[in-house]
Amino acid sequence: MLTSKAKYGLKALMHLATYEGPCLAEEIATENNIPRKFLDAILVELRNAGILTSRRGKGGGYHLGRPADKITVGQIIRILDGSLAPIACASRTAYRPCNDCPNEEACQIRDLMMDVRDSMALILDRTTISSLKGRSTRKDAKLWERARRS
Amino acid sequence: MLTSKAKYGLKALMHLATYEGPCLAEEIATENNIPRKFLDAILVELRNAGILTSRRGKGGGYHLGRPADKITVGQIIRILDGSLAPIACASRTAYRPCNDCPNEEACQIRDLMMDVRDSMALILDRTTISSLKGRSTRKDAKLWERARRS
DNA sequence: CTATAGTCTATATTTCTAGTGTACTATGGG
DNA sequence: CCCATAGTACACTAGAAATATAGACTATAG
Repeated sequence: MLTSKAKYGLKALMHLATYEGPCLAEEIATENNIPRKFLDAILVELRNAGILTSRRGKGGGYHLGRPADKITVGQIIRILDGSLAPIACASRTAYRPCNDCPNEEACQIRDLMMDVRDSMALILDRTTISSLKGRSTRKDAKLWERARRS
Repeated sequence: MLTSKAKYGLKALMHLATYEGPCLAEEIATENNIPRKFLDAILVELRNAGILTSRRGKGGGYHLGRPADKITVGQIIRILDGSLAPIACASRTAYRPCNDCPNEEACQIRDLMMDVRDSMALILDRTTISSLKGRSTRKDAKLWERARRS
C-alpha cells in the first residue's frame, strides 16, 4: 500500500525538485493540499533519512539533500511506509515472519509475493523524483495519440 | 497489501484443491492455523463470489466451484482485499479518487502506480491456485542448485 | 529583540484488521 | 421425528495503524 504519507512525501519532493532555492513547509503544504502539520512530520522523517536538508529561522526552509535524479521512489516509500512488499514476510528491508506459517521457506504464497515485490521494486527503484516529474501521464499519451491520428 | 484475510483465503483454496471431496471448515482451519470463525467469514465471501460451493449438515462441507486452474490469485485478492493496486486512485476494479489531487489525470504518481498495478496484475492474474500449489519455492531452487553442484 | 520558520512531544480521530460470540438453519441418518 | 453435524447470519469488540492536530520550544536573519 502506498499511504497518504508516502504520497505526500513524493509530492513534496517533486515540489522541491521544481523550485531552486529552499521552500517553506507552508508553501509546499498549501500548493499540494497537504495538511500542514502532517507534512511537517513527513519532512522531518525525510530529513532524518538524509533526503532533505533544512534551515531554520527567517529565510530558512527545506531543500533536496541530493540531486532529484539520485532519489528514487522506492527509497522514499521504504522510508515513509516501511516496505515495498505486499506482505511483511516477503520484504527484503522490513522482514517480519507470519505467525501462521510453520515452514515459511516452503510457503508458496510468500514465494509468489517475493516475485511481486521484485517486479514492483524493478519499477520503483529505477524511477527517480526527476523522472517522475518528467513522466508523461496516460492522459498525455492519449492526447498525443489523438493528435497523431488527427 | 496482502492482508491475513486474503492469505488465509488462498491457503484455504490450496487446501481444497488438494483434497478431492468437500472439506470441513474446521479441518481447513486447524490444518492451516487459521482462526475458525475468521475462516468462516472468508469462506462465505468466497462462496458468495462463486469461487466455492457448500453443503450444510452432516456430510457437508466446502468444495471448489470450478477447477483450481481456473481460479487466479488476482481474483481472490480482489474479492477479499478489494484491490490489487497500491493506491485506490490507480485501481481498475476498486477505483476511488484521492481528495488531494485537483487534476487526477495529470498525476504522475498515480500514473506510476498504474504501471506498478499492471506489473502486479501480470503476475497475479496468470497465477492460478493450481500453479501456486505446484510452485517450487526459492528454498527448493536453492536445494536443487546445491544438488546439481555437488 | 522580534518575526519567521523549523522541531519536538503529546494527543485526537477515524478507519481497518483480525477476531469472537450467540443464535439460527439446513441436512442426513437412525 | 429427533438429533448430531455443519454451514449461516449478524452483532460486536480489541487493538493497531493511518491520518491528522495542538502547542510549546528553538534557531536564525535582519
